[in-house]
Amino acid sequence: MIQAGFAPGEGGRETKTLAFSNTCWYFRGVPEKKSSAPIVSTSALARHLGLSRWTISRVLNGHPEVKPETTRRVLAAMKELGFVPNPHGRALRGARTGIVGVCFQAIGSPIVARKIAVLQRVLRKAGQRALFEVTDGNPRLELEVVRNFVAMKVDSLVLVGGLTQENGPAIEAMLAQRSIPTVLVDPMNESSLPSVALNRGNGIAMAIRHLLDLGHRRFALFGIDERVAYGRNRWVGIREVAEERGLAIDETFVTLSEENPPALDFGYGRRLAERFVAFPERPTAVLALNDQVAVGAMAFLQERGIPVPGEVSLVGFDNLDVAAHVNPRLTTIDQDVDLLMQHAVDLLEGQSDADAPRHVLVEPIFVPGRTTGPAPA
Amino acid sequence: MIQAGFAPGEGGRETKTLAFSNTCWYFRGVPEKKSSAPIVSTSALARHLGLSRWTISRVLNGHPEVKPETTRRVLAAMKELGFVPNPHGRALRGARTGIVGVCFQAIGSPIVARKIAVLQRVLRKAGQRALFEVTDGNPRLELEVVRNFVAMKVDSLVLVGGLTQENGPAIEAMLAQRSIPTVLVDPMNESSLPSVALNRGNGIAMAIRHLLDLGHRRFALFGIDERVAYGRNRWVGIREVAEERGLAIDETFVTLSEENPPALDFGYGRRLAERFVAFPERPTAVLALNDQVAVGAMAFLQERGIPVPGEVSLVGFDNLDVAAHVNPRLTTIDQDVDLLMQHAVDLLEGQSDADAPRHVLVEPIFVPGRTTGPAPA
DNA sequence: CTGAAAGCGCTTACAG
DNA sequence: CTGAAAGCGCTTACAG
Repeated sequence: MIQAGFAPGEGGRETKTLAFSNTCWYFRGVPEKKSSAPIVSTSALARHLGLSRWTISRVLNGHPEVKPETTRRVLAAMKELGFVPNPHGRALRGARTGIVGVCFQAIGSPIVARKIAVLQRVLRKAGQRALFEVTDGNPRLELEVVRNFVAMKVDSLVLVGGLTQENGPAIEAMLAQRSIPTVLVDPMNESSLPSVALNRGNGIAMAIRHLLDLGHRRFALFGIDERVAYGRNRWVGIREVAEERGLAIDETFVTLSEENPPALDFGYGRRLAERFVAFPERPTAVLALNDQVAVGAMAFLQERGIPVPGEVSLVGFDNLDVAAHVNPRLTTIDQDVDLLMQHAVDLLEGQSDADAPRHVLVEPIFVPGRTTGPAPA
Repeated sequence: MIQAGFAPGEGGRETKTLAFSNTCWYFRGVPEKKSSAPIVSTSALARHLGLSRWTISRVLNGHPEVKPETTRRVLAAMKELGFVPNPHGRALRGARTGIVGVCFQAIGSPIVARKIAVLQRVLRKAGQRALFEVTDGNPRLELEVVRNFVAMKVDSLVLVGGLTQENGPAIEAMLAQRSIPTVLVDPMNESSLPSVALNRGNGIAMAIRHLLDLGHRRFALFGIDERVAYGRNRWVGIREVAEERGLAIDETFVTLSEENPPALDFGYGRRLAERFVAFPERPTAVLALNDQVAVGAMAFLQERGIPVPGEVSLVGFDNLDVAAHVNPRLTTIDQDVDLLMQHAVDLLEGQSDADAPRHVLVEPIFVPGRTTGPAPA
């Protein structure tokens, strides 16, 4: 049974040829299949299997009309040969790229490292890959990064720390126009884009209630400043507790912070603690911006012979690994990064539903340690 | 002056049209330029500027034959409109993608976070973007990740932690066949691929010499085990010092480690310290696999009332932030991640030179702290 | 169920 | 210096 047909020839060009059966093709001038060259295109794979490249594409895209046996053969060959279709070809033709653009305002702190690790894992589970960028809060760079993501046809965008005030509206408009699903994680500025954030206000409120119950009446806030990112939202919680318990803000809370600290790290905690110990009427409890500030402060207090929690109770934030391994173990507030990032990805996926929630608040978890105790008499 | 010409029409199709000048084109049936639609292709930009899309492409690729004035106009328009050429189109046509595939064996430890941050910065300086993946040491996943990178036509590959033994030869062959520049950072297994690694042997040798000079004669190794990644290479240094100073390995060094520790973290250090304090004839100095193990161990020793460095001297590895902020400040060894990653990127770029070095060893930096002191009498 | 056209946005090599 | 063809690898919509 000899039948005329078409089959992709060398170099991806279709060439007329003769076929002697449905599964075996012979090519003009090509005596044997050259199986040595790696298979890098659907055409080559089709040639290898004696199919047309369109059939390969159908299998790739899960079209229902392919014969089950053909689908099986194609998938088996892909697996055996390790063939991965060229994503640029797919993207150009409108297919999803499978890439999520992830943009961090800053990187380097351990909690950000945890966010990266968790997000990477959650995205892979969702069959996506993450392209990470960092802007260091530079608006020019931020705009460039987002434009690159857009040009790259990312499936969606995760903006950790949100957008800078300068670019916010422009970038929102750009993303809306191209309908790229976007989610802000812990945004520092207001935005109409979907967002997921930690309820830091509730976190610090839990800590303050815990300390009030232990008899503390005056609190020092280390680095928790309304001018600082993630300080503002904590003040919401502080005001709430104050109202709830009838506390006068000015008499109850003392803020210690620097205008532009080089980093929100151990050293910052030490420096604030140094100012703190010089206070004439020292508060009996310290709430720190994060665990590093708390641990740095504790190291300084201990060096000065001020017992924690004997004289000063101390609460961190983030529940870093280090919190459980300083002495005494730090009382802190867990970010629940897993839940945060899972919500972020869920928001991306649900972004087509009109009734899907657009702003999610994740509740932090209070982690009692041994740095908080009864207020000294 | 009326002249006939061609200009790209709507939808990227060329259509014949009449032009009334060199800079202003009028389109059949399109009374005015529609400047509202965003410019997403070289064709659209060309139309916007009254040029042909090939001229745009030439400017993009820095071809010398474009009139300087034209180049200026195109670049100005690109900047003004925020136009970024579609990287998929470029990649498909063989241009570099500007993407470097970065693959980590594991993620989550602070030192890896530092590597990510530094690599990201170094790559951006080199005009590249990093696509991060994590394999968790799973060979199947590793193969998939590398195949995806290859399919994606990454410009080069950075494999942090190297390749698993299972995939090594196969992946090396695949990368060689497609000539994708690749560098291994701190590889755990031997490989012929270019690599850059920290000279951990020298690091621990420096620490041992420092302790020998302080009078210590017996050393406990916490987690530094030849079976563990980054344990093997340290033993090279240990043997070197032993030879140099005429020490008997068996009498001088005691290894404490677990078969499969869940993590190389503070908790691991605590557990090893617990075994250590039960030793009948305890060594006077401890060398830990990393700073977390050291800090965890120190916390345990201090809880048990064993003074550091009074009774036990302690040396970490990595010089994490935490090392400088525990009490007393930890003696440790800095990884010099900046230099490591700079060398990695240099290796990628120099990979065409036949006489460029293929394996670079970065020297660690000894950071004396206050956890090492004279051996107790 | 399968074949083949059209075309995504781009670059290179060839004309003029 | 600039125009236009060819084609990278793919997918969709249209034929058969």
